[in-house]
Amino acid sequence: MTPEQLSSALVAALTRLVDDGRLTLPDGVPSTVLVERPKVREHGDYATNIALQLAKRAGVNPRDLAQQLAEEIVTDDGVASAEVAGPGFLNLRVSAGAQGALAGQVVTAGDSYGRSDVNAGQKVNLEFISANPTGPLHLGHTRWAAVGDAMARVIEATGAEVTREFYVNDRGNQMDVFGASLMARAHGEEPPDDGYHGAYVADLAAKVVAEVPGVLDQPADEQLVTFRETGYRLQLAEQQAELDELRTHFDVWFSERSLHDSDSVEHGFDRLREQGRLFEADGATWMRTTDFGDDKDRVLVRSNGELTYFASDTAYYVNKRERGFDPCIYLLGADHHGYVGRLSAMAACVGDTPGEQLEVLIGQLVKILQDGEELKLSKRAGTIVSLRELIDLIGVDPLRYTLIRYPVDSPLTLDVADMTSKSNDNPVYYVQYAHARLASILRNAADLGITVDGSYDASQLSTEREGDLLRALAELPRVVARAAELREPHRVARYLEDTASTFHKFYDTCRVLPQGDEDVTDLHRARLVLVAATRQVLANGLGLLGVSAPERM
RNA sequence: GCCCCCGUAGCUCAGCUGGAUAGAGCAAGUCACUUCUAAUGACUCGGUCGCAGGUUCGAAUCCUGCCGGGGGCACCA
Repeated sequence: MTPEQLSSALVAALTRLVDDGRLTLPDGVPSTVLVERPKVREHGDYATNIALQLAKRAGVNPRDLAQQLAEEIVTDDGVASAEVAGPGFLNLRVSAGAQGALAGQVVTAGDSYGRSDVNAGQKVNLEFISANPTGPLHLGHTRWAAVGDAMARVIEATGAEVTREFYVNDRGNQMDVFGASLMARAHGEEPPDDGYHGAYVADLAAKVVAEVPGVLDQPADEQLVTFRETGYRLQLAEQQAELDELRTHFDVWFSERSLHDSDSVEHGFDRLREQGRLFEADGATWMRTTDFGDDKDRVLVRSNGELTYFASDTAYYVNKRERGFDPCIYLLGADHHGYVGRLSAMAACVGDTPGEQLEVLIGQLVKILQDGEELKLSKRAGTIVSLRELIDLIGVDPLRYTLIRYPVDSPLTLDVADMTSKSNDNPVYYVQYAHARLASILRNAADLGITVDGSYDASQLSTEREGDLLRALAELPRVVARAAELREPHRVARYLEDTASTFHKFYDTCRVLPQGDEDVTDLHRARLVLVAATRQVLANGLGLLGVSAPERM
């Protein structure tokens, strides 16, 4: 009996009470009843506070209502006991057989266990990183790469179709500055003051020279273009290769230039004009974002005729919407927080509802320490911690996992020593180790000729540790659904850590396979199914984070 | 000045859309491997949930004010 089934059973019980006239609910019976796992064991396998919530509306004492519900719910075969506690909680115990059945269900469901179709039909656009193609990706980008990709996987697991999109800012003044910086380095000169000064610039310049042998003999204006364009192509390719290595794969790399090569910008303006949000003033063209709470109106076309970045952004959003996406999610760093107000207002200006078609998630910044010193990440100053270095220093699995396991709205301080440590102060190995342990048991079982099949006796799984583990496995579907709904993939990681811990405790007290020349009993078989189910849950969860589930460690 | 995020054990952080006695890992100390992976488990120590009010059966969680830290407020990208 899963929490979902228990919840349905409670709804059914309430419905019976109402139908029989034993209970009056003016607003009707709620469609779902929240069932939670109590922290204290004495409070049962599951508990619900539904009586406390309904008592006022029903005009009865919460404990009396809980008592009525208790008497009704125990008639269900899967419920072993129900008792009223405290101000009106209902503490429930599930029968071993009903609970143990889950293990077989998980094994049968396999890779699909934990997935659902609650968001089926939804077309989600998830934009993240969107770095300028003028330098290597750094630590900040790496956090969004890991979190964004995990978020995409989690949302996909609820049935939605998710497009991962990277917006390439390949237009504007910074591209020329980038070209000029490369060109200067190629000639052994210092880049301009406002240019790019990182050590990578000289390396990249050398690559351009290698790729285009005659470049240094080209006329200056032509040479600038060659450096800019070739440097752009090489730098973008490097970003793509590194993200690939981090297992973050984008479906669409969307070039800002392509918006301008097509009529997308004009098209966006048309939309604003239709909505009456465009106006001219001081020789510039503006969007009236103050109609929707922005603190000032925003310029789209400057008085010198140049388009602003925000003009591109607006066109891009309209483009996404016309490709059928709803919602469009933006994952931005805290340094872009000032952008949220105008993005939301922009969505309203083109006729959408901010918070529905457009969602902005702000992630806080990351700091990384090594030997107590902060690794700096200023691209322009040149001392950067790049994605490449992080992968080499920490490894893909620990890097991804560590960045994903914290909520994005909390600022983060990470220590290199912790992330590379191969002990249980490193949660990624704690979870992976549990998986490897489980895989090992399954290998040993196969050697003994014991197979996992559906005909086990579920009621054998009757001890406390087995019950704890079964209840942990039962949580995966709602953890995934909740993580998707709240856009918080870190919940999956935390869940895996809890579940791994619950498994280790089970392993400590419950022998799975027969020892020596012992006969194979129903208990052995049942526990083996539980082991197979646990392995499946950890593997599915790690898969949602894009972290590997090793068979051996 | 205005806006956003954060403030929980010595450290790094959870806290399940308001629930019962606030948790985990690390750090400090103790114990358990002839037995399926000890990268594990058991136990001890450790707290005015920044401060003050408010909302209610009930607040770390919601509201207001204050204090402290981070970030942001361009006809830049």
